[in-house]
Amino acid sequence: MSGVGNPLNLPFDPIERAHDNWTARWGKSPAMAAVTSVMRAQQLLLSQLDATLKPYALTFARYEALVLLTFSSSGALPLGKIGERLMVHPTSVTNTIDRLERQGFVRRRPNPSDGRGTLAEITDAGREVVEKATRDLLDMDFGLGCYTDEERWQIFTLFRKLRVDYGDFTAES
Amino acid sequence: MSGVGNPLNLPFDPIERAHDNWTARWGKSPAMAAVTSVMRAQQLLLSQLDATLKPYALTFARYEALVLLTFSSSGALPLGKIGERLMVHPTSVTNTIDRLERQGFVRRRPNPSDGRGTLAEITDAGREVVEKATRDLLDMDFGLGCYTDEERWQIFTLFRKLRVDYGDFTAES
DNA sequence: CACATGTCAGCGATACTGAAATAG
DNA sequence: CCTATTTCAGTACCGCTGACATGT
Repeated sequence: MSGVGNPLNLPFDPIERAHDNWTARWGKSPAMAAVTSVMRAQQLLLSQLDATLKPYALTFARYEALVLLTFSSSGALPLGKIGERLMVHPTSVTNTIDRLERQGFVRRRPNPSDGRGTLAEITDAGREVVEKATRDLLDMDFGLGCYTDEERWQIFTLFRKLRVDYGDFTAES
Repeated sequence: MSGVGNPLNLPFDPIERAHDNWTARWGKSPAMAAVTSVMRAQQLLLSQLDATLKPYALTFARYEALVLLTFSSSGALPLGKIGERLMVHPTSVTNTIDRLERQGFVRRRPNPSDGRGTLAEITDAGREVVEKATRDLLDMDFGLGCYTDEERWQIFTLFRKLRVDYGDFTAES
């Protein structure tokens, strides 16, 4: 009980309270309030997403990998490419694919065009589970049911700026 | 290399690309784009915050616990209270305080007003490290240097709505 | 008695470092 | 030779479950 996944129902906003104390000590810091909000929002969302995916024995990270594979015309991608697109560490990709392979949702194949490389290829079972899981995620609005579409775009746009600032990609368009 | 903490410098936005593919398959989903953005933003921010705190052998989670203790007039709080305020699981609090105690930043004391309970009390060393770490965090704007104060409040306000929706606290004011 | 507080063992997951094998 | 791809061993950290001791 009383963890990330459960409602706290405090009679006050703990982050606002923290920021009030903070202000009295070090001065107003919108950045501190904002960053704490992001941390909490991510916890709540991830916990909700993982709960939705639990019946399929998937985590959101593994789900994202499967989705990425369905986007590829051949249903297969080199592990390195997967890590790049999902922005995760190479060793984490190995781990993710290990689990998906054990679950029968992907299989490894040597990369025909690069002897060093390995392809992860989605299986029929993988395609099935993606379809079902996606339906469930869409049904719960990816945990963002309290927002309008406009607010959702606002979130995306706001953080696009951050991701550019951190060098995720070079803004051009 | 090529993990969360390092710039990717892709020639395109991987999240936007994913959303384009997504749209072609399941239809437009601002929620999907937004939630992915939140996940990535949190990763980038946490990685930057932890890097800033590394010289003090602190993580952001442990730093938050120390700050909370400095907010208390006696410099001490029951572990349960800490968990409530920081919104973390009781066993995680035990773990966090364990580490801080081993580092000499807090010490445990029996709660005089409740024989079952334990207080975590910040030490002088703990107070020192909080001051230094806070200065460093303020210097780097908690990783949100690319935003104006107005945008930072916008982030806070936007996610306040989410936290209310998930039952973190009852909105009244 | 039921309930609350905190600890402990253990598991699953992520992110990383450093080293190695293999191939371009 | 140098570099790229992937794997492996090991570490740190987080979040949880279930069980337990202790005290209200």
